[in-house]
Amino acid sequence: MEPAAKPKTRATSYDVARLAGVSQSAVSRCFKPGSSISKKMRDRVMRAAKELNYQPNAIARGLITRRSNLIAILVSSQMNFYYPEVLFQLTDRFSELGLRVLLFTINEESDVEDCLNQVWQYQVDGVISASHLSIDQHKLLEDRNIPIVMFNRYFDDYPTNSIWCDPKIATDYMVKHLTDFGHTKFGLLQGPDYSMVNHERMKLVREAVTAHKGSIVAEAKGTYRYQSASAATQFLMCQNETPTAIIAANDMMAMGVLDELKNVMGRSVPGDVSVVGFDGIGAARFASYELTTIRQPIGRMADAAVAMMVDRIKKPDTSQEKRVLTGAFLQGTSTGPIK
Amino acid sequence: MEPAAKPKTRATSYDVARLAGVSQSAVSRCFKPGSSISKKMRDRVMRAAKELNYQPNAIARGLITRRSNLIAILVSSQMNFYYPEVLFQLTDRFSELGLRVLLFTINEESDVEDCLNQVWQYQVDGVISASHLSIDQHKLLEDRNIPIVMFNRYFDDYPTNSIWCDPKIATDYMVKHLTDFGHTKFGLLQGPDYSMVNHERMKLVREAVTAHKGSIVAEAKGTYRYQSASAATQFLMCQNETPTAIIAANDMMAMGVLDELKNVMGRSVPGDVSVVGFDGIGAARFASYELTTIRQPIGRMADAAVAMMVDRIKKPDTSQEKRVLTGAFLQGTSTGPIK
DNA sequence: TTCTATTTTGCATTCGAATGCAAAAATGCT
DNA sequence: AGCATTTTTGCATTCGAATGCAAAATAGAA
Repeated sequence: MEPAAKPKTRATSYDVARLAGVSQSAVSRCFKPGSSISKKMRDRVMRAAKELNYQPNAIARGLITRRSNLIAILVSSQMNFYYPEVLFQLTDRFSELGLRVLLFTINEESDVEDCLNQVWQYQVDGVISASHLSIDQHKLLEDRNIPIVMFNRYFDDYPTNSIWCDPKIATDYMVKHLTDFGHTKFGLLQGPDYSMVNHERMKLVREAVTAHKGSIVAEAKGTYRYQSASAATQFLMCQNETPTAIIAANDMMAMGVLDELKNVMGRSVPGDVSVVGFDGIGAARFASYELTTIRQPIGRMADAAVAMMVDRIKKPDTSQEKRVLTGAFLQGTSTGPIK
Repeated sequence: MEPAAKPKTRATSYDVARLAGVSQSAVSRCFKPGSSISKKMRDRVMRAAKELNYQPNAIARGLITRRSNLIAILVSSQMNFYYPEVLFQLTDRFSELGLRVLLFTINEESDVEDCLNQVWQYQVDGVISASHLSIDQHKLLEDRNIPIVMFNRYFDDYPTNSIWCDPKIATDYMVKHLTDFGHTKFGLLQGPDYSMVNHERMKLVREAVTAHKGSIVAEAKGTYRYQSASAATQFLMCQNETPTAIIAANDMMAMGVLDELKNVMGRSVPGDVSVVGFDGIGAARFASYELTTIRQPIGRMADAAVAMMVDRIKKPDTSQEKRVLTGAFLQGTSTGPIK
């Protein structure tokens, strides 16, 4: 049997209703779980729907229900190899719950405003931000009653829903791991200034270094990117006192440090210098690196973020909450005894 | 002056119209570029709009215009470190054109159907698929008149809009580069079977190897992932004839091969074995790898995909087109003369 | 069977913006 | 000023599904 000619216009609930000989309301109810519908009616409607290839129009539904089932995810587009993992995890989980992800990439600060407008225009049910927001921008969303969950960032002086990974204990442990190996002279490779994750990590590192009687003999600043580590490493290694261990604010830069040391400067790692990072990205496990690092439990963080989001959507007036997971020390071969 | 109390409900065009003392149509026209509106009216409306924090409701607009301005991007969630780059590029470019990206991650074949239904429900204006689709699934979208652009894949026996990178010339060049170094015994590390990119690459490699009088002495199969390269490398290196050059179907696996050779098997690269890949991902440029590879011009591919998409949206009846860009040979330090 | 209680169904309206058409206002021309 | 022409504006309707309410159908009880 020949398929029907391609319908020029997509079927609506009215078309289905007409074909099934029922009212449009009935069709609507068939597609809304939990509605009161007799089995007979459901079968009849479903048959007609199938025949017409009918699927409810999410746009129209969104208009009347005031729920778009859209979640905006804001990510900074400078990929650290870390966000993609997060992004896919979040998307998977939202999908399972029937929520769709509207993706926004933030290149520069100026994009944020546009982005927030789009978020508003599309009536998204919630925003997950894995990108930096100012307090004002955050407040704007709040004013608009859009639930927002910050991923891996929060404000010190302003309440937010956030998922955060606390590397405190692991950081202390990591530094101890280094001092136990005899390291006392540390070099720090900081991330960018805007990053609170960076500041937090560096703060903890400083505290731990002090606590374990080490000292920081050199500091450099990077961008979180691999490329930025090259010059930074050169700089760190040409100070009066040469560090025997370099702590980078993230794995990507730690990989850069390691490469610069081994492949450019001809030092051995960990023979001459130990290197550590933060994040626990996949690439850090590659055999060329095997970084000692502090791993963020990304999967659990994504779970928590999604759960928190769903909560806020259901009960918008729930008060702000910060969920803190713990980073785990992960030993690789980039650290070892001082020579 | 105190800000007005938080409005419990978001402002609509009617609210703005009332405040400005004009009709709702006027407000609507103010927000639609190219509409006939006097300057005086525009100013008045805009002032009121600003006061009420009004932004047009994209959902309502989508309903009446039948254009959601949404583009669905389908990506396979097994990240090769390659898709994230593509994804962000596409998203950036669509953003600039006022199109929003609805992200779908495909984990298994069974997800595709759900995904296509969601695509249909959300009335997306177009689909970019960087994930595998069956011909039937492809046809389904066509039947529904949703323009679709395949990214890095197409069907041999079925017309599609697609962006494709042809590595033919570069592959030939790469193999010549290797035979010039004296390599004649090649090992192949294939990607997964479902990947047509893999088949194409392998086919070209075989042709080039034959053309340049080399021979393939060993073949193994991988998953495109770093981890899969380890066992495959062991396998390749323990055949009767040992290859002196290994060609992997993508960079990720090539990196795995290189690591296995250098760090596990204690071989030197390129001293003992040369290694090459395909893709030209960022990580392949890291100093620990510096892979010789064939780079896909991702930026230009993204541009092309976006342009093609926009075209099809404007003129849905344009016939199918396959745009083919050329891959470029990129020499690294993972290849060298045979010892 | 008859009457009440419950479940199903349909009617009519709603969400918020866009747009064809006609009325009103502004502009140009003599 | 008076008339024709062009530009602005407003009215009324539309997109497609959801839902409160009342009517209809069914189930349950006596």
